Amino acid sequence: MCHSHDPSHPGSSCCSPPSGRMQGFIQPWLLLLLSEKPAHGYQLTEKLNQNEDTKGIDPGFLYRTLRQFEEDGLVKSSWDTKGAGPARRVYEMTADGVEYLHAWVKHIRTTRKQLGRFLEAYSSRFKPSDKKE
Amino acid sequence: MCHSHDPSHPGSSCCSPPSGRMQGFIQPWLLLLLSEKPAHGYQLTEKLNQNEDTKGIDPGFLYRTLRQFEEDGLVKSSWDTKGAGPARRVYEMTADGVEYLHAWVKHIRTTRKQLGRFLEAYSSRFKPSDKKE
DNA sequence: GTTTATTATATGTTTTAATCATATAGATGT
DNA sequence: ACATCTATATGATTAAAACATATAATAAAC
Repeated sequence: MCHSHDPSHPGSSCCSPPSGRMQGFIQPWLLLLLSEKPAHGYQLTEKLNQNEDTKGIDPGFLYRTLRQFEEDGLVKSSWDTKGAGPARRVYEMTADGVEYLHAWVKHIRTTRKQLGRFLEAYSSRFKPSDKKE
Repeated sequence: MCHSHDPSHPGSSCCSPPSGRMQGFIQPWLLLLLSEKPAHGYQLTEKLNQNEDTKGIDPGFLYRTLRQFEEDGLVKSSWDTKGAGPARRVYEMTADGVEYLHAWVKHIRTTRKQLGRFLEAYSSRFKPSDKKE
Protein backbone atom coordinates (compact mmCIF):
# COMPACT_ATOMS: atom_id res chain seq x y z
CA MET A 1 0.00 0.00 0.00
CA CYS A 2 2.78 2.40 0.80
CA HIS A 3 5.63 1.83 -1.67
CA SER A 4 5.68 5.52 -2.41
CA HIS A 5 7.97 6.99 0.20
CA ASP A 6 7.38 10.63 -0.47
CA PRO A 7 10.26 12.48 1.19
CA SER A 8 8.30 15.70 1.06
CA HIS A 9 6.04 14.33 3.78
CA PRO A 10 8.51 12.89 6.22
CA GLY A 11 5.88 12.15 8.82
CA SER A 12 3.19 10.50 6.79
CA SER A 13 4.72 7.54 4.98
CA CYS A 14 4.16 3.99 6.09
CA CYS A 15 7.66 3.64 7.44
CA SER A 16 7.89 6.86 9.32
CA PRO A 17 7.66 7.24 13.06
CA PRO A 18 4.17 6.55 14.34
CA SER A 19 2.23 9.76 13.90
CA GLY A 20 -0.35 9.47 16.63
CA ARG A 21 -0.04 9.00 20.34
CA MET A 22 1.43 5.89 21.82
CA GLN A 23 -0.57 2.78 22.51
CA GLY A 24 -2.15 2.59 25.97
CA PHE A 25 -1.80 6.29 26.67
CA ILE A 26 -5.48 7.24 26.95
CA GLN A 27 -6.38 4.53 29.45
CA PRO A 28 -4.26 5.85 32.33
CA TRP A 29 -5.56 9.37 31.70
CA LEU A 30 -9.11 8.04 31.97
CA LEU A 31 -8.30 6.27 35.21
CA LEU A 32 -6.59 9.37 36.55
CA LEU A 33 -9.59 11.57 35.70
CA LEU A 34 -11.97 9.05 37.24
CA SER A 35 -9.82 8.85 40.35
CA GLU A 36 -10.54 12.54 40.92
CA LYS A 37 -14.28 12.15 40.71
CA PRO A 38 -16.98 10.04 39.05
CA ALA A 39 -17.89 11.07 35.54
CA HIS A 40 -19.73 9.94 32.43
CA GLY A 41 -18.26 9.37 29.00
CA TYR A 42 -19.22 12.66 27.47
CA GLN A 43 -17.67 14.61 30.34
CA LEU A 44 -14.50 12.59 30.02
CA THR A 45 -14.37 13.35 26.29
CA GLU A 46 -14.54 17.04 27.03
CA LYS A 47 -11.81 16.86 29.63
CA LEU A 48 -9.58 14.85 27.33
CA ASN A 49 -10.19 17.38 24.58
CA GLN A 50 -8.91 20.16 26.81
CA ASN A 51 -5.56 18.42 27.04
CA GLU A 52 -3.32 18.75 23.99
CA ASP A 53 -1.90 15.28 24.65
CA THR A 54 -5.24 13.49 24.75
CA LYS A 55 -7.57 15.45 22.52
CA GLY A 56 -9.46 14.06 19.55
CA ILE A 57 -10.40 10.76 21.13
CA ASP A 58 -12.73 8.51 19.17
CA PRO A 59 -16.05 8.13 21.04
CA GLY A 60 -16.28 4.48 20.06
CA PHE A 61 -12.92 3.85 21.66
CA LEU A 62 -13.85 5.83 24.75
CA TYR A 63 -17.11 4.06 25.48
CA ARG A 64 -15.72 0.64 24.74
CA THR A 65 -12.75 1.29 26.99
CA LEU A 66 -15.03 2.33 29.82
CA ARG A 67 -17.17 -0.80 29.45
CA GLN A 68 -14.00 -2.88 29.44
CA PHE A 69 -12.82 -1.16 32.60
CA GLU A 70 -16.10 -2.06 34.22
CA GLU A 71 -15.92 -5.65 33.03
CA ASP A 72 -12.52 -5.84 34.66
CA GLY A 73 -13.71 -4.31 37.91
CA LEU A 74 -11.72 -1.10 37.64
CA VAL A 75 -14.85 1.05 37.69
CA LYS A 76 -18.53 0.58 38.38
CA SER A 77 -21.33 2.40 36.64
CA SER A 78 -24.85 3.58 37.27
CA TRP A 79 -27.39 5.58 35.28
CA ASP A 80 -27.97 9.20 36.05
CA THR A 81 -31.43 10.08 34.75
CA LYS A 82 -31.77 13.33 36.67
CA GLY A 83 -30.88 16.61 35.06
CA ALA A 84 -31.14 17.68 31.44
CA GLY A 85 -30.50 15.65 28.32
CA PRO A 86 -30.41 11.90 27.81
CA ALA A 87 -29.39 9.57 30.59
CA ARG A 88 -25.72 9.40 31.42
CA ARG A 89 -23.85 6.31 32.51
CA VAL A 90 -21.73 7.52 35.38
CA TYR A 91 -18.51 5.67 36.12
CA GLU A 92 -16.98 5.57 39.55
CA MET A 93 -13.60 4.17 40.39
CA THR A 94 -13.09 1.06 42.50
CA ALA A 95 -10.17 0.22 44.77
CA ASP A 96 -8.94 -2.18 42.08
CA GLY A 97 -9.08 0.67 39.63
CA VAL A 98 -6.79 2.80 41.76
CA GLU A 99 -4.42 -0.14 42.10
CA TYR A 100 -4.35 -0.52 38.36
CA LEU A 101 -3.66 3.15 37.86
CA HIS A 102 -0.62 2.77 40.10
CA ALA A 103 0.50 -0.28 38.11
CA TRP A 104 0.05 1.69 34.91
CA VAL A 105 2.19 4.47 36.29
CA LYS A 106 4.98 2.00 36.97
CA HIS A 107 4.80 0.88 33.37
CA ILE A 108 4.84 4.47 32.14
CA ARG A 109 7.88 5.29 34.24
CA THR A 110 9.64 2.25 32.79
CA THR A 111 8.74 3.23 29.26
CA ARG A 112 9.90 6.78 29.87
CA LYS A 113 13.24 5.53 31.13
CA GLN A 114 13.58 3.32 28.07
CA LEU A 115 12.96 6.29 25.81
CA GLY A 116 15.58 8.20 27.77
CA ARG A 117 18.11 5.45 27.29
CA PHE A 118 17.43 5.40 23.56
CA LEU A 119 17.87 9.15 23.35
CA GLU A 120 21.15 8.86 25.23
CA ALA A 121 22.41 6.24 22.79
CA TYR A 122 21.27 8.41 19.91
CA SER A 123 23.03 11.45 21.35
CA SER A 124 26.32 9.68 21.85
CA ARG A 125 26.13 8.56 18.22
CA PHE A 126 25.18 11.89 16.69
CA LYS A 127 26.46 14.46 19.16
CA PRO A 128 29.55 12.73 20.50
CA SER A 129 30.68 15.90 22.25
CA ASP A 130 30.05 14.37 25.67
CA LYS A 131 31.86 11.04 25.56
CA LYS A 132 30.19 8.16 27.33
CA GLU A 133 32.36 6.48 29.97
CA MET B 1 -11.29 -14.18 27.05
CA CYS B 2 -10.26 -12.21 30.08
CA HIS B 3 -13.28 -11.77 32.36
CA SER B 4 -11.26 -13.20 35.20
CA HIS B 5 -9.37 -10.22 36.62
CA ASP B 6 -7.09 -11.99 39.01
CA PRO B 7 -5.83 -9.33 41.42
CA SER B 8 -2.98 -11.61 42.50
CA HIS B 9 -1.38 -11.01 39.12
CA PRO B 10 -1.68 -7.28 38.73
CA GLY B 11 0.39 -7.16 35.58
CA SER B 12 -1.05 -9.97 33.53
CA SER B 13 -4.78 -9.37 33.17
CA CYS B 14 -6.35 -8.13 30.00
CA CYS B 15 -6.92 -4.65 31.36
CA SER B 16 -3.58 -4.08 32.91
CA PRO B 17 -0.90 -1.80 31.60
CA PRO B 18 0.64 -3.15 28.43
CA SER B 19 3.25 -5.66 29.49
CA GLY B 20 5.69 -5.48 26.61
CA ARG B 21 7.59 -2.65 25.12
CA MET B 22 5.90 0.22 23.41
CA GLN B 23 4.90 0.20 19.76
CA GLY B 24 7.52 1.47 17.35
CA PHE B 25 10.38 1.14 19.79
CA ILE B 26 12.49 -1.46 17.98
CA GLN B 27 12.55 0.36 14.65
CA PRO B 28 14.56 3.37 15.82
CA TRP B 29 17.00 1.09 17.61
CA LEU B 30 17.52 -0.81 14.36
CA LEU B 31 18.13 2.40 12.46
CA LEU B 32 20.50 3.62 15.14
CA LEU B 33 22.50 0.38 15.05
CA LEU B 34 22.62 0.45 11.26
CA SER B 35 23.73 4.08 11.32
CA GLU B 36 26.86 2.94 13.14
CA LYS B 37 27.77 0.32 10.58
CA PRO B 38 26.20 -2.07 8.08
CA ALA B 39 24.96 -5.33 9.53
CA HIS B 40 22.85 -8.35 8.75
CA GLY B 41 19.74 -9.48 10.59
CA TYR B 42 21.33 -12.06 12.78
CA GLN B 43 23.96 -9.61 14.00
CA LEU B 44 21.27 -7.08 14.78
CA THR B 45 19.34 -9.68 16.76
CA GLU B 46 22.41 -10.35 18.86
CA LYS B 47 23.01 -6.66 19.50
CA LEU B 48 19.37 -6.10 20.42
CA ASN B 49 19.56 -9.07 22.77
CA GLN B 50 22.46 -7.46 24.61
CA ASN B 51 20.23 -4.52 25.49
CA GLU B 52 17.73 -5.12 28.26
CA ASP B 53 15.28 -2.75 26.58
CA THR B 54 15.29 -4.49 23.21
CA LYS B 55 16.01 -8.13 23.91
CA GLY B 56 13.82 -11.02 22.87
CA ILE B 57 12.90 -9.70 19.45
CA ASP B 58 10.91 -11.97 17.17
CA PRO B 59 13.00 -12.91 14.12
CA GLY B 60 9.95 -12.71 11.87
CA PHE B 61 9.38 -9.17 12.98
CA LEU B 62 13.03 -8.28 12.56
CA TYR B 63 13.45 -9.57 9.03
CA ARG B 64 10.15 -8.15 7.86
CA THR B 65 11.01 -4.78 9.34
CA LEU B 66 14.34 -4.76 7.55
CA ARG B 67 12.70 -5.63 4.22
CA GLN B 68 10.16 -2.89 4.81
CA PHE B 69 12.96 -0.44 5.54
CA GLU B 70 14.52 -1.37 2.25
CA GLU B 71 11.24 -1.07 0.37
CA ASP B 72 10.96 2.43 1.79
CA GLY B 73 14.49 3.35 0.85
CA LEU B 74 15.83 3.67 4.39
CA VAL B 75 18.42 0.96 3.85
CA LYS B 76 19.84 -1.00 0.94
CA SER B 77 20.96 -4.61 1.06
CA SER B 78 23.41 -6.94 -0.60
CA TRP B 79 24.40 -10.56 -0.12
CA ASP B 80 27.55 -11.45 1.70
CA THR B 81 28.53 -14.94 0.60
CA LYS B 82 32.11 -14.79 1.83
CA GLY B 83 33.05 -16.12 5.21
CA ALA B 84 31.55 -18.95 7.21
CA GLY B 85 27.93 -20.01 7.43
CA PRO B 86 25.02 -19.34 5.12
CA ALA B 87 24.81 -16.16 3.10
CA ARG B 88 23.95 -13.02 4.97
CA ARG B 89 21.86 -10.16 3.65
CA VAL B 90 23.79 -7.10 4.74
CA TYR B 91 21.88 -3.89 5.24
CA GLU B 92 23.47 -0.52 4.86
CA MET B 93 21.86 2.77 5.73
CA THR B 94 20.91 5.40 3.17
CA ALA B 95 20.75 9.16 3.61
CA ASP B 96 16.96 8.85 3.77
CA GLY B 97 17.37 6.33 6.54
CA VAL B 98 19.39 8.77 8.62
CA GLU B 99 16.75 11.42 8.01
CA TYR B 100 14.08 9.06 9.20
CA LEU B 101 16.03 8.21 12.30
CA HIS B 102 16.11 11.91 13.14
CA ALA B 103 12.37 12.17 12.52
CA TRP B 104 11.82 9.19 14.77
CA VAL B 105 13.87 10.83 17.48
CA LYS B 106 11.62 13.87 17.34
CA HIS B 107 8.61 11.64 17.84
CA ILE B 108 10.28 9.86 20.73
CA ARG B 109 11.11 13.14 22.43
CA THR B 110 7.48 14.22 22.05
CA THR B 111 6.22 10.96 23.48
CA ARG B 112 8.66 11.20 26.37
CA LYS B 113 7.42 14.68 27.19
CA GLN B 114 3.83 13.47 27.07
CA LEU B 115 4.65 10.71 29.52
CA GLY B 116 6.29 13.31 31.73
CA ARG B 117 3.19 15.46 31.68
CA PHE B 118 1.04 12.50 32.61
CA LEU B 119 3.34 11.62 35.49
CA GLU B 120 3.18 15.22 36.68
CA ALA B 121 -0.61 15.15 36.65
CA TYR B 122 -0.54 11.84 38.47
CA SER B 123 1.84 13.17 41.08
CA SER B 124 -0.21 16.25 41.81
CA ARG B 125 -3.20 13.96 42.33
CA PHE B 126 -1.57 11.34 44.52
CA LYS B 127 1.34 13.18 46.12
CA PRO B 128 -0.06 16.68 46.46
CA SER B 129 2.87 17.68 48.70
CA ASP B 130 4.33 19.91 45.99
CA LYS B 131 1.46 22.08 44.90
CA LYS B 132 1.36 22.93 41.22
CA GLU B 133 1.42 26.63 40.42
C1' DG C 1 29.50 -40.18 5.87
C1' DT C 2 25.30 -39.48 8.10
C1' DT C 3 23.05 -37.12 11.67
C1' DT C 4 22.62 -33.00 14.59
C1' DA C 5 23.23 -28.29 15.78
C1' DT C 6 24.12 -23.59 14.47
C1' DT C 7 23.69 -19.73 11.57
C1' DA C 8 20.65 -17.26 8.75
C1' DT C 9 16.51 -15.64 6.31
C1' DA C 10 11.72 -15.88 5.26
C1' DT C 11 6.56 -16.34 5.18
C1' DG C 12 1.75 -17.75 6.62
C1' DT C 13 -1.54 -17.10 10.33
C1' DT C 14 -3.48 -15.10 14.37
C1' DT C 15 -4.17 -11.77 17.79
C1' DT C 16 -4.74 -7.22 19.54
C1' DA C 17 -5.27 -2.22 19.61
C1' DA C 18 -7.12 1.37 17.57
C1' DT C 19 -9.72 3.74 14.08
C1' DC C 20 -13.48 4.52 10.95
C1' DA C 21 -18.14 4.48 10.10
C1' DT C 22 -22.60 4.44 11.50
C1' DA C 23 -26.78 3.66 14.53
C1' DT C 24 -29.81 4.93 18.25
C1' DA C 25 -32.31 7.96 21.17
C1' DG C 26 -33.82 11.52 24.57
C1' DA C 27 -34.06 16.60 25.28
C1' DT C 28 -34.32 21.19 23.72
C1' DG C 29 -34.98 25.04 20.69
C1' DT C 30 -37.56 27.12 16.58
C1' DA D 1 -42.62 18.90 13.06
C1' DC D 2 -37.93 19.42 12.38
C1' DA D 3 -33.20 20.29 13.48
C1' DT D 4 -29.64 20.27 16.83
C1' DC D 5 -27.22 18.97 20.83
C1' DT D 6 -26.23 15.61 24.27
C1' DA D 7 -25.12 10.95 25.06
C1' DT D 8 -24.10 6.00 24.38
C1' DA D 9 -23.25 2.12 21.56
C1' DT D 10 -21.88 -1.34 17.95
C1' DG D 11 -20.23 -3.23 13.34
C1' DA D 12 -16.36 -3.25 10.24
C1' DT D 13 -11.80 -2.29 8.94
C1' DT D 14 -6.97 -1.52 9.40
C1' DA D 15 -2.28 -1.90 11.20
C1' DA D 16 1.23 -3.51 14.40
C1' DA D 17 3.03 -7.09 16.54
C1' DA D 18 3.33 -11.83 17.98
C1' DC D 19 3.09 -16.71 17.11
C1' DA D 20 4.19 -20.53 14.41
C1' DT D 21 6.64 -22.73 11.13
C1' DA D 22 9.48 -23.42 6.79
C1' DT D 23 13.80 -23.45 4.40
C1' DA D 24 18.61 -23.99 3.64
C1' DA D 25 23.66 -23.74 4.02
C1' DT D 26 27.41 -24.70 6.91
C1' DA D 27 29.84 -26.78 10.80
C1' DA D 28 30.43 -30.09 14.38
C1' DA D 29 29.77 -34.58 16.39
C1' DC D 30 29.56 -39.26 16.21
